[in-house]
Amino acid sequence: MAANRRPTLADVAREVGVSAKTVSRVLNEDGPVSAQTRKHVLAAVAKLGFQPNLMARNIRVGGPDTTIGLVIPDLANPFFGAVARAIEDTVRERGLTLLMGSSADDPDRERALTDKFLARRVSILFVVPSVGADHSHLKSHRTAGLPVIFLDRPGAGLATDSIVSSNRAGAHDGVAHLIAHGHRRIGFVGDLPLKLYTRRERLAGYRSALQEADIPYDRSIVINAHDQQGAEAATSRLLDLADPPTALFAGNNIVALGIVAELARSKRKHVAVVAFDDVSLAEALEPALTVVAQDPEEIGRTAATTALSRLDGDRSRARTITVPTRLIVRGSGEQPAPGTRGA
Amino acid sequence: MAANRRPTLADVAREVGVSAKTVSRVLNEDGPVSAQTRKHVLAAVAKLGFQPNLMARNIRVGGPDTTIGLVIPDLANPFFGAVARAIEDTVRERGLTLLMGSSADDPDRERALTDKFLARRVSILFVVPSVGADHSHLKSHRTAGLPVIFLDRPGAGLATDSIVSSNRAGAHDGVAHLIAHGHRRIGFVGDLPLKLYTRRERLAGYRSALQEADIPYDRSIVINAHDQQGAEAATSRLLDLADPPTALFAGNNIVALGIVAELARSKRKHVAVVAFDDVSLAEALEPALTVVAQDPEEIGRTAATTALSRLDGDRSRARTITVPTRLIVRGSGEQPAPGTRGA
DNA sequence: ATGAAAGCGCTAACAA
DNA sequence: TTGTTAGCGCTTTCAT
Repeated sequence: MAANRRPTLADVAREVGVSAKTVSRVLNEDGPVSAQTRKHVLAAVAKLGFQPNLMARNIRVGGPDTTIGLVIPDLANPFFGAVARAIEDTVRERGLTLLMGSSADDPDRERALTDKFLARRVSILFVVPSVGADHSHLKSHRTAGLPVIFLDRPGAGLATDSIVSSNRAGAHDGVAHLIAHGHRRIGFVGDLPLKLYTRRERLAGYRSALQEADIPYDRSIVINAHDQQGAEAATSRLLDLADPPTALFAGNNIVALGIVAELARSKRKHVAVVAFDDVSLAEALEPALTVVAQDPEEIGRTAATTALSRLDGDRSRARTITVPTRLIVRGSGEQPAPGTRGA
Repeated sequence: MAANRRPTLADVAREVGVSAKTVSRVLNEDGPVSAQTRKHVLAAVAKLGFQPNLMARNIRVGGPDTTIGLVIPDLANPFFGAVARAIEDTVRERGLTLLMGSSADDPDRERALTDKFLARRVSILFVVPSVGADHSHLKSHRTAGLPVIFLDRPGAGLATDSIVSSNRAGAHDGVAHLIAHGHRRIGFVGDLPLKLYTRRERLAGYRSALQEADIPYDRSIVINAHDQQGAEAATSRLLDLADPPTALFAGNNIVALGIVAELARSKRKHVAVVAFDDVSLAEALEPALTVVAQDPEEIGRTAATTALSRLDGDRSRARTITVPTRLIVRGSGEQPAPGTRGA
């Protein structure tokens, strides 16, 4: 029951009566080893329950560790979960293991995580950059060959690869869809903070769609929320305005949940809605929720393949890869605007 | 631009003109250091951009690394995402970092992940055990002091702490709710594989509720699905039976999505539904979805605190902690059974 | 208050 | 085919 020291290479070597290096050779299929000793070594490994210390190995071999670091805002957000899964699936065949952490969109927490990951000599660093975070401290690592990839948003202070959704075009298309169905008073419920890249881009898309239709931009129906509860409250406030919007555009998946929940509770199903980012059960709602779907799998996959090609020596210029969004029309965008024939 | 060697403790020492040990002392707030040298060392650290190699440190210090290993079936499943976040939040203050991987419920992948984590000398191992996986290989690690915690399901071949939901009682309550509203023909759509612990427990709860109401168990309306599409198809098949169920019990969150989607598509809103595990937008559906909610945050938190107390020397017997579920009545369970006054 | 030497577990580079 | 030596970057131990 004692907390016995775990067996080392030397223990195995002693057990078999060979040198440590021979055991090492067997385990790593390094140099030549006779079938005999090989068998004995493996037997001893099994007997002692030896497991090589990967950290010790790594220290000696030098170079990056076979881990990748992944910093996302929230492990429980399905969008980032899907991105993470796609990354893992892509790097797994290279034997890389995921080191993960949630930043909660806090620059300090993000920095603490990246520092830890760097101290562990990760092979790749994937970061969803928090608003206000500066990444210039990663510059030396990048020039030293560490692939650094920004996900979902570009990072500040460092020129490196970024994988983002087509936020502006996607939002534009979603809002244009509402306009096409007769809406001229379209509320925008965005996420927070205001400086968040995705929020700004999506708001820009919203504005450009309005502009194309000669609809003036009205700040009083642009509102923000940080979580589902906030979005519910925001929705309620918007609809209680003297001149309420007849349609709403949701700036992200969490906001969409809030809007839909609030409309359902207050029985205001007549309000048209389009959401940025798909949510589960969207098609089961009444009306079914029309969304500008992101492609988290593609984002993760692209991020991973980009990083791996960097790891393989690709020194070309930093790229920003935009992963297309897709308007999925399900009905909620077609709730007729008052005084319209429903289109 | 060259891939320069990263600075080491020795580099910093040389820069300052002190010994490596002195630098080490400063960085770890170990022995006494004069304010002078301390300042110089920190300056040099900043100047060189030195970051201590955590692996080298760990190798020398011995003992477990400041990482925890977490094996879950699917990073993108919001239930496991929520569990993971709660674990991370709890262990973060101890300075522990998350090493994560998806097993896809495949015993081989699970084993590969745990082996990797063990080779990295994780401080704690959290595993959602796959069906068919044997965990006796973890025995020696556990007796050597490594906390091993099973999540969501008990593991096989190893007596250690498990944190599970009150699956049986929860399912019983959900089904009893349907029975209370007049249903006697209640379909069970469970997940796969059939041997999955949660499926068996929830099915047992279903059966006990039926039994209490003297409703015979009818295998023909117990059906299984692995993913949302499968659940949709299964639902369709159930409802196309000559004597279809008037109510459905969903065995997990994914199955619930399938059932709800299929009922919405086929316009069979009259079918009553209760789902095990909450899903987002449940309250926005029509009717709103009644669920037996799990508490993933509490599961994660409990798992983490249990593990930490083990780490702190708690050698008491292995416990199985059951986290209560909660029936959240929202309406879908009250769709009247035909020939009933709606209760 | 600081340093020198040894060593953590492993492998690179050489020898035999 | 196998072993020996040295050393990865750090900390421990013991000196000074």
